[in-house]
Parts: sequence; C-alpha cells; structure tokens
Amino acid sequence: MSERQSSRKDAIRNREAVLAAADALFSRRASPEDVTMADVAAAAGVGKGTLFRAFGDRAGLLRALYEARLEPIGRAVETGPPPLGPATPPRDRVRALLDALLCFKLDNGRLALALEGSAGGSSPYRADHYERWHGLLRAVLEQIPGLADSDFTAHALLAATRADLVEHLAGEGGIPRERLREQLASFVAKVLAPGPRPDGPVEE
Amino acid sequence: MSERQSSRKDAIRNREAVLAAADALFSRRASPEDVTMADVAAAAGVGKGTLFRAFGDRAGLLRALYEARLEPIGRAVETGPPPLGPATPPRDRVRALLDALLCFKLDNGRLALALEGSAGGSSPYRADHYERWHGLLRAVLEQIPGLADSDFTAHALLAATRADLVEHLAGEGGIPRERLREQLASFVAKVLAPGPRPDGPVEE
DNA sequence: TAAAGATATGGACCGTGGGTCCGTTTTGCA
DNA sequence: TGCAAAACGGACCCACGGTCCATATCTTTA
Repeated sequence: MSERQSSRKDAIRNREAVLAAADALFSRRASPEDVTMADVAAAAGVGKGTLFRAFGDRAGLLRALYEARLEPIGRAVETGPPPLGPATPPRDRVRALLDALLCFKLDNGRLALALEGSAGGSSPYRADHYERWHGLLRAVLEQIPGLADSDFTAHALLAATRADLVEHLAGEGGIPRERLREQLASFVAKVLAPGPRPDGPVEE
Repeated sequence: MSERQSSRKDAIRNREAVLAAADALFSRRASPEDVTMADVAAAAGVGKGTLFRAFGDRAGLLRALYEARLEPIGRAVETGPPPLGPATPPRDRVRALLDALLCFKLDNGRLALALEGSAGGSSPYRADHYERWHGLLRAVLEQIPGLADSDFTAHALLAATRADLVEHLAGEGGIPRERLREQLASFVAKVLAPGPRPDGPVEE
C-alpha cells in the first residue's frame, strides 16, 4: 500500500512480504500470542533482522498491519458519503462511527486483540490511531448541543468497542453480530439522548 | 486474611510475606511490567519455588492481591449500608457501584493495571472478579424498569472504568480525581436516564 | 522426646521469545 | 565494472516465567 520512499526495492518487497505473512498468520492462528516474530519472519521468507529493521518491534508490526486494515474506514470517515462521512448529522454519525468500529473489531478480532494486548507497558491509549479516533469522536460529540464532557464521553463510548470485550461477547458469549450491533446502537442512543425534551431526530 | 487451611504454618507466613512484598513493589515501581517474579521473591525473602507453589503463576499472585484489596468493597456492596448496599434504589446503586470501582482503580491503579494487563492470552473478561461485578451490575440494572439489554449495558459501563483508561485519564491526562468522578457519574446518569419513551428505535 | 513421614523450601536450571549484531550479499550509481 | 551504501539473515544474547529436586522444616505418633 504505502511505499515509504526507501530507495531500495528489496526493502520494499520484503516489507510487503512480511505484512502479508503476518496478516495470514494472525488470522489463521487461534491466539495472537502464539504468533512469534520468528514465525512471521519464517513465513515471509525473511530473516528476523529484516523484520525488526522494517518495523522496529512487535508493536510496530502490529500497528502497521492495523493501520493498513483500518485505512479504508478512515478514508470513508474523512471524505465519504453519509452515514460515515462528514456530511452526516452528529448523532447519526456517532452511531455510524461506533458501528463501523464494532464491525471492524468483529472482522479483525485477532489482530485488534493482538494490538491492544501488545500494550507492553504503555496503554493502548497512547497509540496514534486511538488518538485519531478519539479526537474525531470528540469533535463530533461537541457538535451535539447540550452534551457536556465530550472528551470523557468519547473515551467511554470507545471503551464499549474494545477488542477484548467484543471478542468476549461475540466469541465465548456467542452473541450474534447483528444483536451486538443493535445493543451497541441502543447504548449509544441512550448516551446521546437529549435530556429534558423528548424528541428523537433521526432524520437522514 | 484468609488462612487457607494448609496445615503448615511456615507456608502461611511465607504466603503473607509474599503478598505484602508484592503489594509494596507494585505500588512503588512505575510500571507493573518491571516487577518480576524474582523481584517479588527476593523482596519477600523467599525462593521462587515457594512463590510459585503458593500462587501458581503470575496471574495467580496478581489475582490474590487484587481480591484481597477489593474484598472490603465487595463486603460493603453485599451487606452494607446505602449507597453501596442492597437497600439502595437501583439507579443510585449503579452510580455508587461504578463510583466505587473508579475510586478503587484510582487508588490501586498499578495493581489493577497489572492484573488486567496480565491477561496473557485470555481476556480479563474471564476472571472471576469480573464475572462477579458484571453479574451484580446486571442484576441491579435489571431492576430498573424500561431498561433493556442490561447484560450489554453492564459490560459497557464497566468498560468505562477499565484500569488503563482510568490510568490514562488521571495520569497523563492529568484530570483530577473529583472531576473524573463527576464525569463518570454524569455518563452513568445519561445511560440510566428514563428515556422519553421506554426504549429507543434501533434503525439500521 | 525421638524417629518417621509429610510437606515446604530455595535457588540452580530450563525453554521461550523479543531484540541485537555483524559478516555477507544486494543494489544503485558513476 | 567497480565501489560504497544499504539491506540481509540467522547466530547470538538475555530477561523472565516457570520447573525440579536435594535439603530443611514441620507434625504426628509412640
């Protein structure tokens, strides 16, 4: 996808190979923890040194993978049609945003889990992608009149779509995808509901 | 506290020593990850073998510590006066429950972080203490008329008090304790607010 | 109180996995 | 075609969780 203008082409080729191999491994293996860096390197037909030079460390690899997968959604959010794009009324957009995030975690469970779990000391809250989503969500929340604490609210809403929770509910919990989406939607609706006056502007 | 009827008294003494040492270490050191099992053993004046026999593994030690600290709150919830005890009206009790949890994480940040982080493959959602809190919260939510999806709602509310989030907000975020409590309280209030209608439409 | 059996001890030891190092190979440029 | 610069790869390092077992300590019983 992104070429990084690193002059040499073998570097680029290897980077892609690693990305592809890692992607495959993470979706095949049951748990993220039993995909080792050595595994990835071997599967990509590359030495560990190469792998680590390209991505820095385990977290770096995960991050790269994650962002690559998340990128389409990111674009849809920034410059896309409703309900994700910027032309959507705030309430609906928040709903759509969180729904998209939920679906993403449902589809890329293992990977998201690996990333959030690979915290390795530093919380997942310092990650760039988290900051981006939080910032966006907060901005949208701020456009809803009468809704205070948008910063905290954004955090709390995002927390409801954390990978391990989603995995737990969909996996062991056995809650079907659509049911989960409904539940999240209705939770979000409650949070966004206008306090005193009963009206539900759900126009589109 | 709990003696475990393991006949021999040196075992009991050592167990306590380890608990105390670990407790001290986790609150002193910056990050939970740089408290190794060897450290704990050394600080307790005990061999690693002893440590592992007493607690099984790292997660076991963390769990034991966590439960010991959480126990007073647990008792206050089960058989205590309002606002935590069972005599409290549901809405207020939910609020109090989450507030207590938040305060607990604020006070025992490092430890909670260590526990939730020590997932090591299995999500924190399988832990006994999580199930207990979730079960309790769900039960209380169910007493609130017109509030659907109490299972999911309980999860989502608990997610708002996750240790790493709390740590992030209070630590790097620099949000003062009382402000955080207010924000959580107002978030909870929103979720529990009696809607204009018993439940919102879930369009898709 | 002494001996025997049961139980606990502790630290040497092991396997694993992330991350580094550096001699060798590939690439790009002139 | 020659020569740096850049990248390669896998041997190597080390920290850490966890195990093992010869030894020490407790408890029971006679």
